[in-house]
Amino acid sequence: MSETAPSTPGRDFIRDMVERDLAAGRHGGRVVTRFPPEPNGYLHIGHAKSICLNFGLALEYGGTCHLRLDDTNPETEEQEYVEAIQAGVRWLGFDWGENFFHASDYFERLFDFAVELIRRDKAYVDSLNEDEIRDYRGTVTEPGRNSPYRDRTVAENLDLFHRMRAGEFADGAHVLRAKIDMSSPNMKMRDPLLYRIKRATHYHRGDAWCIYPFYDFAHPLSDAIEGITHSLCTLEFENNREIYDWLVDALVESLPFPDPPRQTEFARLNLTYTLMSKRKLLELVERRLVAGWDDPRLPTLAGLRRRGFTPEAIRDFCERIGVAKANSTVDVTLLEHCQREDLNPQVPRVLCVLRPLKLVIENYPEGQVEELDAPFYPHDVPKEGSRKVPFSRVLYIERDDFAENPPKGFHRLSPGREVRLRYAYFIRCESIVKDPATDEIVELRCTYDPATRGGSAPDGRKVPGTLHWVSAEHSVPVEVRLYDRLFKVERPDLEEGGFESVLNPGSLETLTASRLEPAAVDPSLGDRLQFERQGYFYRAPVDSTSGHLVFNRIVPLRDSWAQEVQKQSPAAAAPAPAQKAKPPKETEAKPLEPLTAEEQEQLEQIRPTLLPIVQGVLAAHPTEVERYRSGKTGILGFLVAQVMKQAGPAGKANPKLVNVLLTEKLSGS
RNA sequence: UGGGGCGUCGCCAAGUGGUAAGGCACCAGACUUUGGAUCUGGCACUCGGAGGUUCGAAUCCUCCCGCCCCAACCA
Repeated sequence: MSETAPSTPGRDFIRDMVERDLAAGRHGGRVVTRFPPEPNGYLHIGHAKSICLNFGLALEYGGTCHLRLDDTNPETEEQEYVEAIQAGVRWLGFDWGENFFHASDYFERLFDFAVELIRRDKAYVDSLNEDEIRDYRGTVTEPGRNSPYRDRTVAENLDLFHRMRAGEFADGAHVLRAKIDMSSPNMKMRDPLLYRIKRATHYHRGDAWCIYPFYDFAHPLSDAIEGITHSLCTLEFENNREIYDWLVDALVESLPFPDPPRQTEFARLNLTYTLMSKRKLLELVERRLVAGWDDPRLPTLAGLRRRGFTPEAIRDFCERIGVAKANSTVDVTLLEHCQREDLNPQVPRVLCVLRPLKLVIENYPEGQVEELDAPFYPHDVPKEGSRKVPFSRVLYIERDDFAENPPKGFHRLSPGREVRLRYAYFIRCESIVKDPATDEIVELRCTYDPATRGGSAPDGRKVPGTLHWVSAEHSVPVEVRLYDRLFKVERPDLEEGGFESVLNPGSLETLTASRLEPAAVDPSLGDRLQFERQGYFYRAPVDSTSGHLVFNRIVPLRDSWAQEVQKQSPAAAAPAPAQKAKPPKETEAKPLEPLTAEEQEQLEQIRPTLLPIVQGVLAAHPTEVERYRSGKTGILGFLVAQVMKQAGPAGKANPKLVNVLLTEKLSGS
C-alpha cells in the first residue's frame, strides 16, 4: 500500500466493536476480515468503501483481510470479472497476500457440513417445486406451512442428498433446506434453501458439481472455514444474520475455530448524480448507454481509474464519509473535493486552450519567437521546476475569455480592455474580426506592451484578469474529453420514468481542436496535469496513440465566476428561497422547583462548604460564566458538573442545591 | 401489515446523563500573475414529534410519525 494511505482512520461503531472484542480476548486476539464480491460484475466506489473498511481494519489491528470470491452461482459468474476485481483491489492499494480464496473451492467441505446438518435432523430434502415453495412460505403477515416432505427420515434425506450430488435428478427436482421454523416472523428463517440442483458449467469448477449452495449457507461457513472474526456486510443482510448465527452455532463443533465469526452490517454507499446498483450498471453497459464497464463517467473503479481519479483520493473519500447504519447518499462534490486536494499540491500546471480563438498581436514582429519562463507550480505549492513557453505574434486564447459585451463582473478580455497573458505580457484588444456570413468572431486584433514582459507592469498598473494562452505555431493539437455527471438529477434511481429519462446529454463533450503548450507533451511530467484555470487532466493511456494525445478531465477547478453567472441567469434566480421563518421557540427554562423548608435548611448548612467551591469554579471558568450571562444558559449544566466533581465522591452534594447556589451567584455579582 | 433496521444542519457524521465535534456544500471578506489554492469569519438556542423521569436529556422511559430491508431455486 502506498505511504499516502491514511494512518488515522476515523472512529466508528465497527472499530469500537473490534476493540471491545480484542479487549475481551475474543478470537484469541486475531482480527481477520474479508472482502467477498461475487464475480458477476465490476467493482464500483461502493465496493471501495467496503474494501477500505475491511482491509483498513486488518491493517489497523495487525490482522489480515482475505479476498474471497463468493462464486456460488455458476450462471452469472465469469473469469473476466474475477480479474477486474483483483485489478480493482490492487489499484486501490490493498494487498491480500496469500489470502485469495474461492467459496467454490470449499464445495466439498460445504457438502460435508450439509451432511452433518442432515444427520442432526437440522436439514431435509424438499421436493416441492419452486411455486409450491413460495406458496408454502406464507407472507409477511401470515405464517408459512410445513412442506409435506419435511418429516423425511435422516436416512432418506442422506440418500436423496447424495443422489442429488450424483446427478440422478433433474434441475429443480429437489432442494436441501434447513429445518428451522416455517412460522418464524423473520421470513428468512422459514426453512431457508441451502442447495439447489443446477447443471451449469462453473467458471472455476467446471462441471465438477451439479448442486450449488446458496449464499445463506455458503457465506457463513466460508467465513468459519477461513477463521474470519468479523464478517462485515451491508444493511440488506440484516435479516440474514439470524441464519448466519443459526448455522455457525449449529455446526460449532465441526468448525476449525472455537469462536464463530459474527456478522455486522453497515450502510452501503450511494452517491449523488450516479447509480450504484450492479444491476443498473449492467443495464447501462448492456444497452450501450455508456461505452463499457470502464466508461469514465461510471462510478466503477475501472471507470474512475480510466477517467484519471487516484486511489489516494478514493481512499481519502472512503475515510471521510464514515461508517454508520443510516441509509445515506453522499454528495459527489465531496469526492471531487478529495480528488482536487490530492492533486493540487503535486501536479504541474500547464497551459492548454480548450476552445481556441485566434489572437494576433499587431505590434509584435512577424517571425519573432520568445521563450518565456514559466514555473510549473504556483507560489503556494512548495515544489520546484519550470519550463519555457514560446510566445509569438499569433496566439490562441479561450473563447470564453473574450466577450464583445462583457457582463457585469467580467474580468477578462473585451474590446479596448487590457488583460495579462499568463507569464507573458499585457495585451489590449483593439478590434474584432468577424465572419461576414455568420457574424461569428473569428479573430481578435490586439497590441501588447513590451514593458510588461513576464506579466507585470513597471508602472505598477493593474489589470482585471489573467488569461491562459498558447502560441498558434508552437502549440500541439490534442483531444480533450470533458466528463460531467452522468445524470441531470441527484437521485436518478428515484426517477419515476426510469433513469434513462434523466441521463445528462452533456456528460461527455469531446473537444478535438484543443491546443497544448509544447513542453506539456513530455511524458516525464507525469500522467496528471493541471490545465491552468480549467481543471485536472489525465493523459489517457488507453485512448492516446503516439501521434494523437487524449486528455480526460478528471475534475474541473472550482469556478466562482461560473457560479456567479449561474446566479445571474434568470432561470437560476427563479426559485425564491422559501425562508423557513421558524418562530423563536419559547425556551424559557421552567423555574426551578422552590426549595422545601428542609432543603432550605440543608442549603444554609452546606453553604459554607459549597460556596468556596462554587466561587472557585466560577473563577476558573470566566468564559463560560460570560457565555451564561449572555444568554447561553445551557452552560449551567457544565458548571454544576464541575462543582459536583470537586464537592467530592458522587452523592455528597445535592445537585439541586448546587444549582440554586450557582444560579444565585451567577445572577448576582 | 409480522419481523428486522434507521431518523442529529442542504449532504455525510461525532456524541451514549453535564458547553451540539468535524468535513463537504453554501455565504461574506482578505490575499492572489490560476475567478485556483490559502486565510479569516458566518452557517443546529437544539437533535423526527409529543409527553415523562432528572438539578440537568440528542443521550433514560412511554406513545406517536417517517424512511429502508425481508415473501429469488440471486448475492
